[in-house]
Amino acid sequence: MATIEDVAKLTGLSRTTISRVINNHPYVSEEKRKLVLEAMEKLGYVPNSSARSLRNQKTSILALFIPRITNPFFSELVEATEMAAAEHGYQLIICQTRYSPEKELNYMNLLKTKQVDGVILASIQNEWKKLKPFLQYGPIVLCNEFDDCANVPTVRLDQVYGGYIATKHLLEQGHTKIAYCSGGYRSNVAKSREIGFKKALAEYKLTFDERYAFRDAFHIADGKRVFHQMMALSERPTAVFTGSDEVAAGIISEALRCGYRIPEHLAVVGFDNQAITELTNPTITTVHQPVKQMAQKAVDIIVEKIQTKRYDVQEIYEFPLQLIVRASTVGSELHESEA
Amino acid sequence: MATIEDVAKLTGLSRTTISRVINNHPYVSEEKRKLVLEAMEKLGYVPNSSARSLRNQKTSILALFIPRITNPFFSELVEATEMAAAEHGYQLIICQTRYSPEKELNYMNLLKTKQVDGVILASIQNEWKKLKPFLQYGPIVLCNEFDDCANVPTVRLDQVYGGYIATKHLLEQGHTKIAYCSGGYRSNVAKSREIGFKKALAEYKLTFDERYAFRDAFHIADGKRVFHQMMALSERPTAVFTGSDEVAAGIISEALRCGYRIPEHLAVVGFDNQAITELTNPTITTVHQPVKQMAQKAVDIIVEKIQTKRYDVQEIYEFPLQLIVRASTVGSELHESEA
DNA sequence: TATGAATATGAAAACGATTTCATTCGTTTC
DNA sequence: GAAACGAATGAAATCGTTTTCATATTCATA
Repeated sequence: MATIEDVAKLTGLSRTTISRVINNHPYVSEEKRKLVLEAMEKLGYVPNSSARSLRNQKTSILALFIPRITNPFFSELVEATEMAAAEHGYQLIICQTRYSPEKELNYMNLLKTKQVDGVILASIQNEWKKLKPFLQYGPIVLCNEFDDCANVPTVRLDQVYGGYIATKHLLEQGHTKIAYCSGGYRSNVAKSREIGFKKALAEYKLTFDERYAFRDAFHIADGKRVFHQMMALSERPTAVFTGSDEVAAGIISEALRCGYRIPEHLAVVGFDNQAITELTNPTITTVHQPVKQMAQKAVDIIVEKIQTKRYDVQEIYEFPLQLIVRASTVGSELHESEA
Repeated sequence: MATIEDVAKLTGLSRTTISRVINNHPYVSEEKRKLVLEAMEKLGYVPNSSARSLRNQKTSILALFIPRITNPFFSELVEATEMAAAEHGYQLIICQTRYSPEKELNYMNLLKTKQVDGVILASIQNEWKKLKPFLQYGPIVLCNEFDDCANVPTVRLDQVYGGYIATKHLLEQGHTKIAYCSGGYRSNVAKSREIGFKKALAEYKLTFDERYAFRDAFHIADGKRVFHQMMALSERPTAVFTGSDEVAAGIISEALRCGYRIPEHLAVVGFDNQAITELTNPTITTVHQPVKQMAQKAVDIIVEKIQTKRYDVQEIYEFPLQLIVRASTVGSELHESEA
């Protein structure tokens, strides 16, 4: 493996000059520059990243924390984050916490050991006070998930509004018995949606019914389970708000399998606007989240923080959500395929 | 930021001894070991990764190449790879080639610049002769995708068999006009499936009809498009083999929307056994791929190659595929939900 | 009681880059 | 014609580890 020293020897120049050529520094004569470039080509020389990282105190790597990547919402987030990072010349390390606080803390050491220049948290498994100490080692940016105590840049979506518009839509369809279904007790995203949910209910003079609340639904299978739990209630809900399209799809699938009709027997609204919402029959009413924009912003911010080295600034960037009405909540005029 | 030197000074010992404690080397007295550990704790010392990488010529990072992560097949692959890598103490960098040969070559420089210890290719966008030169810098392992010319370890699935069993299943249902639908001209995975497809046809004395071939279908939208292309043919196929559940779902969704019945008017078989196969109505017959096992094996292999430093060995590990019959290809006895 | 291990420690040389600080030329400028 | 300046180059320090030697001590063994 050729080193800078080899190039220096071959050209009869010093390492300094070679380095100047590599980094496009001024004060190198055109003659020597060419000489160096030729020698580098000839030797197949390429600078060693570890050496550069050590000397420059910079790895050009970011870490992205997510619970699990197979959740399509997070897949999309990873996709957008990787592309944005690449544009800034950064690589992306994936850290799947799998909802484990220990794993999360463990991955945090990437920042402490300087293996990455910054961390983007798209999920939070620990109390902020446990994460805060890592701020002294590098920037942390919250993306999607958030924490009011956290004194760091936060890029997020207006989840209260999201919960509100989805619920209001159900109320407008005349529903009064609306179940609430979400994933994650710890998540502030889920908590915010619940606030929006309650706000919409309140506007219609309705109160939140704890028996209608299911806060442990993440997957398709959870949706199926929740459907049965709902149907087992003495007063069955006529509509359900869910925190993810996966769960919504699970509920719908199980309902249909059991001979129920959607939305006649049960109106369902999902969240995320994933691909499945247009594949199921009926298609799923959902809330669209501008994931790409959010990811890009998060990368922009963290790159800036890496440069300025000011990490403990609480800036909040909020993007809007949008209700997308499909067949799982409104009458059959959209059910062309149900013939 | 505390360095090893600081720990040395605080304890009055040499850097060597501190290093010995860090790396659990023998010949350190219990007394000094404790002293060092206390000092490290007190200073919040943690070894600097870049320095270690430089000195050890090892980054403990792997790169995984995929076309795009939002394809659920690749999400699952990434998930499993990340977890397997973590178990071996490696981090995972995601490289989305987005089907671009240039991007792929560019990411390959991670190996050349020693930013990663090894590369797992789950998709290939260049001819092998373009990738081969990188072998001198570190191990490359093929996972899922493969290339007969490539003299490197390959972990793959028996795609010929996959294409065969899926097609044979359609033939057994009495179909004779079967369309073929896949993604990727370059991909050997797709080519192998086509071979299996043709093999099954041949067993039934049928020949491959080029008019029934659609080799540019990746997404849901492609499935929808292909459906219309098929229906525009003078002799419409009665069944279709697809290379992914996404495409199958797109075809089914569009067919239903247009008033066709599945499988009566068109039987559809997917590939990958993704979650949607159980959500659509009808559910989708598909081919299950043991992604997790494949990913784990790939990581095991590359970790071994990193250690042994022998990269140009052609070993092939093949895992079996399994047909999963659902409602999109067989009669209505499974259509409980169509009531 | 000398001898050779085994144990315990440290000084200094790597690893491969970048940067600071000199130094040497020309070329202006007064 | 001396002083000042800009361009071009290099020697050596630096980033923070690990490893190779060398050395010193202890301990068992012949």
